[in-house]
Amino acid sequence: MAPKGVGYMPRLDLDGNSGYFNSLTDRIFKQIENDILYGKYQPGDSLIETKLSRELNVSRTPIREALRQLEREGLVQSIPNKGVIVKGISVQDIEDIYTIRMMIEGLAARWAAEKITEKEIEELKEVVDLEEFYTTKNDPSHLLKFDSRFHEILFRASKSKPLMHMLSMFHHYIQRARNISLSTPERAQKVLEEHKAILKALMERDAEKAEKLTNEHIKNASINFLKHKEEIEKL
Amino acid sequence: MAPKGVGYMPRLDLDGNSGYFNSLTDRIFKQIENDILYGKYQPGDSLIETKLSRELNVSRTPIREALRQLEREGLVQSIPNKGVIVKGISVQDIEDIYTIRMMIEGLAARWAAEKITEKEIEELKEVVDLEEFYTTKNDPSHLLKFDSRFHEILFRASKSKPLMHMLSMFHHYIQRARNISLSTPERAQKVLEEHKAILKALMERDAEKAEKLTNEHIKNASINFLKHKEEIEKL
DNA sequence: CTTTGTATAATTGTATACAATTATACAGTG
DNA sequence: CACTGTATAATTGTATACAATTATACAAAG
Repeated sequence: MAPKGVGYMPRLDLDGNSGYFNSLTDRIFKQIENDILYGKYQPGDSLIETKLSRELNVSRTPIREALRQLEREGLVQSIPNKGVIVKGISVQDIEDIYTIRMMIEGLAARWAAEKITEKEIEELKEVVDLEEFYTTKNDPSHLLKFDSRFHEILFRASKSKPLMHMLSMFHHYIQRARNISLSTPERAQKVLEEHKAILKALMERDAEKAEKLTNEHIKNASINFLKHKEEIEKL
Repeated sequence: MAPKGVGYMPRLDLDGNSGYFNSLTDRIFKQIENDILYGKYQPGDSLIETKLSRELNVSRTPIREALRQLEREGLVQSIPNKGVIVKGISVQDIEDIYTIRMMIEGLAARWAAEKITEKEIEELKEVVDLEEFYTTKNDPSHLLKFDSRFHEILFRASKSKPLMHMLSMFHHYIQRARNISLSTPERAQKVLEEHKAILKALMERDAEKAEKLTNEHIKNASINFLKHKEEIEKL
């Protein structure tokens, strides 16, 4: 089932670089977002268009468009005629997001169990296989990617645009914290088992069980986060 | 308490036009968003930059920036090199949003009860007074505005950026449905009473009660929405 | 009649120019 | 020394120019 051999390079979507960079604006957006999420730009920093323009070797137009998008996401704040300052995601924000997810993500699993397609189940199976592979290989960065993908597919399977939109955003925002969690082999192993159980419930179309298992999954993730909170606070 | 007299024009924030149009991009964004929310642009329509540019008498730059923002909100979808098409908010989306709000908005009220400031309580009092005024005057469009403001203040009082962000967005998206609800005098009256009760709980810093009352408030709103669902589907 | 190729038009993507606004430095004044 | 006014620079806001891509119309071929 799981890919074998050391040199094997699994491919689901070109190297996991999902969302090939379509336009410059898109690439710039992801770049700056990442730099905010991983602390290159700290809260309070001001982002100057011409400077970013020089650094990233593009004109101001795509920079501005990216900044407007980041503003909508709440990652930066734009003050008219003055500039944009970084807001970022605080540790408190992450804690809040876990609390919200505990109340909502089970609903996504419930709806997914009712509406998931065969194709989506196949996608999930493949992702879980890859998670197994990278768990044994102890590779947190790939794990993070496929953990993201697992939840993305789940959200998509719920067939609810608002739910999907909101949960994707939240999940994406807390990736720094998730990265740290998945770096602990025990937690990584636990995540894998929980995903397997959720997948099983989805395959059986057992909405009740899928909801319950997912709620527990998020609860465990939340507990794990609280354990590592100080560690994250240092960044 | 409540403003008296027929000609009285209450002012909390210049005519309720909250968020004076800062930049062109901002104005254009709100304009197009509104036109999508109220059905001028229907799902599937394609938005052409030059056309919008002519219609709104601005250059393409602010149009593009606004469209990129709308894309982030999920209200439009942009296909690289082809253009943007309207997605909009479907009746199913609205129903989902009510379901999500039923699970989350109580949390906002709970946190608000714990963290609300005196200033915010004063703001809420004033808003409730105005709601009372416009309820007796039977003025749905003003009611919608102050209903929005009531919830916005509540979200803000929770002191949670993610919660606030998400609930504001949702609340904003379903305004067409809320507008119809508030046009029914009985529902308008009920909303007023529920807001008063929530405000009272907040003033008493009774988190438990605030949460419970808010959950009931959303539940009632949801029930009311489902009653008017067909009516909204026609638009 | 359908299909395919190609020129033309329409549209989006990116860069740049200019205007408006805000920040900074510094001299003069009390 | 603090404060204020003003010139200059830095930065953002908007419009436009040009390039790249995609859609459309229409003729030629099968």
